Amino acid sequence: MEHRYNPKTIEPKWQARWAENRQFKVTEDPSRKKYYLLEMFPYPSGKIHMGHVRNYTIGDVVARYKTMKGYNVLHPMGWDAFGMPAENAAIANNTQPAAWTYENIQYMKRQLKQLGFSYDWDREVTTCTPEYYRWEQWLFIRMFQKGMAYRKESYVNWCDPCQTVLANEQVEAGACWRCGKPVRQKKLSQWFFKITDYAQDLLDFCDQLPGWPDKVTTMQKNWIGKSTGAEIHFAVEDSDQTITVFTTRHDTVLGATFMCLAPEHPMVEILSRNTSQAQAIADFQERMAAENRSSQTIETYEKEGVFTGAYCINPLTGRRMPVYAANFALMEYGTGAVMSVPAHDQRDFEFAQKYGLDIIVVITPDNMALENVAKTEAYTGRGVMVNSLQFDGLDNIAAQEKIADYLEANNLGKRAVSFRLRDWGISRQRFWGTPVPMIHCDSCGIVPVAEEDLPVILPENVDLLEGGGSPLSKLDAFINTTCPICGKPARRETDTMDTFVESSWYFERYCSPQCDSAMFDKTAVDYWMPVDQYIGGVEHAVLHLLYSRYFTRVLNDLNMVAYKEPFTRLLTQGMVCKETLSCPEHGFLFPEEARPEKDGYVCTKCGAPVTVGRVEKMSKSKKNVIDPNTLLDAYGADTVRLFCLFAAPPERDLEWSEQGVDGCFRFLNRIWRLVQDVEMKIADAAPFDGDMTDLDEDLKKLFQKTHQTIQKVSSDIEDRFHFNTAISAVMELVNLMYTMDLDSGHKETAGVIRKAVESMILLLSPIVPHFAEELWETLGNESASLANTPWPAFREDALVADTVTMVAQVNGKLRGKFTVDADADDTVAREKALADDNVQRFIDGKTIKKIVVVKNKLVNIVV
RNA sequence: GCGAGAGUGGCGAAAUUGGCAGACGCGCUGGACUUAGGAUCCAGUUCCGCAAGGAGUGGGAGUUCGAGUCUCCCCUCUCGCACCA
Repeated sequence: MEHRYNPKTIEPKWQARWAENRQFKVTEDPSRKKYYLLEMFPYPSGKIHMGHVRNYTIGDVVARYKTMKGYNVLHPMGWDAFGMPAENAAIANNTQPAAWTYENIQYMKRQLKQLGFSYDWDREVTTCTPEYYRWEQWLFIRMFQKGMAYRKESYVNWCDPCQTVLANEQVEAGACWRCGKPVRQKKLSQWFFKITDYAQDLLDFCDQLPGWPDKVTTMQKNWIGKSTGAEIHFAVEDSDQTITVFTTRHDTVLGATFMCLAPEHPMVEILSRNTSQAQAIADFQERMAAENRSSQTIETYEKEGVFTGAYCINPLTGRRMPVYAANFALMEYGTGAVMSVPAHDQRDFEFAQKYGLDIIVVITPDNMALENVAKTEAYTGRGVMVNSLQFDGLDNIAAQEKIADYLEANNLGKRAVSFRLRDWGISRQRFWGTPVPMIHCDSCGIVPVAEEDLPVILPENVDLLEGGGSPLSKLDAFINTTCPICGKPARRETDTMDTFVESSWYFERYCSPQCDSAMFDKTAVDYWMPVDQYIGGVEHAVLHLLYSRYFTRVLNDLNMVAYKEPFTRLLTQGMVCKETLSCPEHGFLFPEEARPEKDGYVCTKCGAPVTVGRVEKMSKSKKNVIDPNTLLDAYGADTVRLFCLFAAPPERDLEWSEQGVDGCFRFLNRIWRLVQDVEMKIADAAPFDGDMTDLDEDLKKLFQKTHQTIQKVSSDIEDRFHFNTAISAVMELVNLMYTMDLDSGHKETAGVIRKAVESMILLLSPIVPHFAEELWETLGNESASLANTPWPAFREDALVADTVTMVAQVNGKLRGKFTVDADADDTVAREKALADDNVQRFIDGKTIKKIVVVKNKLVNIVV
């Protein structure tokens, strides 16, 4: 045994041995119980950051634990390798996205290996390889054939200087993140996946995911956003046109006095054509199109609209209702048309006041005179129907049903639901993505690439466009092809797919990553899927996790998989944070730019006092990033892993603390010295597992503590993923051994100590695997690896102490403590409590009303 | 505005079913060992108080023999969605 704990020699040694023994390779084995543990795979951005380290450490502990518990554990890793940063980096560095990506993968893979994660690297999946994306193209064609993938015109975020579409995430405060110029809405023909077909199913199953945090299912429910109401048809005056609205408040339809259409609603142009309003409407539409509506906040955004020149008729009252184009009507929700009831909707109220439109009250709350309703703001609560013809006097909720019946009976509308969820627009005018496998033929239309011609290979070594637009549309060699149906010259689709498509099925690919005859091997998927435990950041709560649930339903409908939900349990880990330092003159500072002085820090550049800011997520711009490389260099992987788990429970944010890391390193050193001290003594002993009555008091205490620790650590990992308390339990065991006399002459001393030390090592082995392997070897245990050494079991009889300390309370306040035999009779406990001097002082001279005894816990005397 | 989560020492946190609040770690204080200590070991460390004792889990009420934990009201912070008709 080396004198000092030196991770620099230990860690490479064990990493090499694991690789040599193919320690973490797994195969399907129907005779064994499987466990699929998955962590969200990284984008190969350059190097691993602390968020990855935390995520993958949590996963690795569970994977190693489950393996020791006897499960056949699938624990894979791969690369979400398509995406815009590769293009940007390639342009900036005059290289190719592929070269940049593969270099990053190589580097990051080395980092992951340095951290000792137990991945089966034979199952590595890289999404930018043709072997991967060909199956995505194959599925796209299937979906196209089934009507699940389609093309339509829609509005997208468009940046003129960059000549490209931007994802919502790439629009910052209404401006392009690359050039800073404003983004506008542009109508483009785009590919969509029909996720809305599954809106109801995705919503229903939110309540059938007990292994998911409520937070995530709630966010998904809100995102899907189901509203129940009615569709109502409004005839346009002097025309055969009708306008259909969706409303959740059809009880208020008799109070509708005007109509608002989204500026881009197709009826707006039709209605205003050849009227005196035509020019005003055209100007308004143009202004709205140029405006970035998503960046507006409610406080600053004033409602405005323009009269179209047309009227429609309220189907229940026959009232003429002016039709407006209005900025607060959204084309993407409902039907893009709003029946405006100013008395009972605040937006409509404000709009009516601004433009002098009629306000008719149709619901009055109890105890309020009609003339006082909707004076200064809309009344949106419950009440009794008024001004509503045959519905007068009804409760408004009851009226909702009556009115819906009436609409349906007279063909004026029907009950309807509306979802907020919209179809998934997957087209990207970007180069570094999976090509959409479609062909545009002048004679046959838009047709899929023939299956035998897949994959449609993304060309290599292209000249990327400085502006960022897709070079594919300029590449004749890529574009020009022949129609698979008629054989005439045709053009390839140049859009690529959103990178979220790749991440929607990678977990199935891991089951049979080399399969070249299908997306995946059915037997392998049947064995491994669904994922038993998924771990990743909460930032994917809606996007990736919703898309993956959707994709699984698609595969299920295509009879490719037997399940509907891909992830049985989900853990969303918190962020890794650190305090920021800032100087009034120079802004955020790196730690080395702040010099400690008597009253805190000063800026090394200007000498001004430095403000220690809030603890925030690590980010380059805030200069509070810790590079895992420097930590690995200073402490080694095991200390970093230990700290990530010890500092906070996994779902909470982790505050980085240099001193905390030091503490973890000290703890490992403390164990190292302990093992060093007892090594010779216990070298020849077998772990004690005999009769406890033979042991003297100290040894018995150690033996019991050992088994209690095994129980505590097991349940903390198994039931709760509370690694922080698991670690503290082992610390307590170590502390006990430090404060005990380990040299007692008892014949079982060596055996009991060996049991304690071995348990300690085994319990820590998923957390600090290199460290544990080294100590295990030191103790002379023969084993290829601790990873397939069974997890220690605890002995029930060793958990319970012979005596317990009970508490004596008077009126619920602690007044004394006493010791009784475990499970002592209530009367014994009561007598002991009453005998306590201090208890006597407090009950002296008072009448005892009641005595409550809780076995093995306390006696409460009420006076 | 709607939805979700959180609030406990100087700090990170613990308390699994209503039962000794603050385990474990960091920091700090004192001691030992040392040429030395930013190593190691031992002891102490919620606050007020010399003490007996008292107070104490964001604030206020309630249920209970007993509340960090359950109920109601309020405050603060974080995250998500946000003109959703």
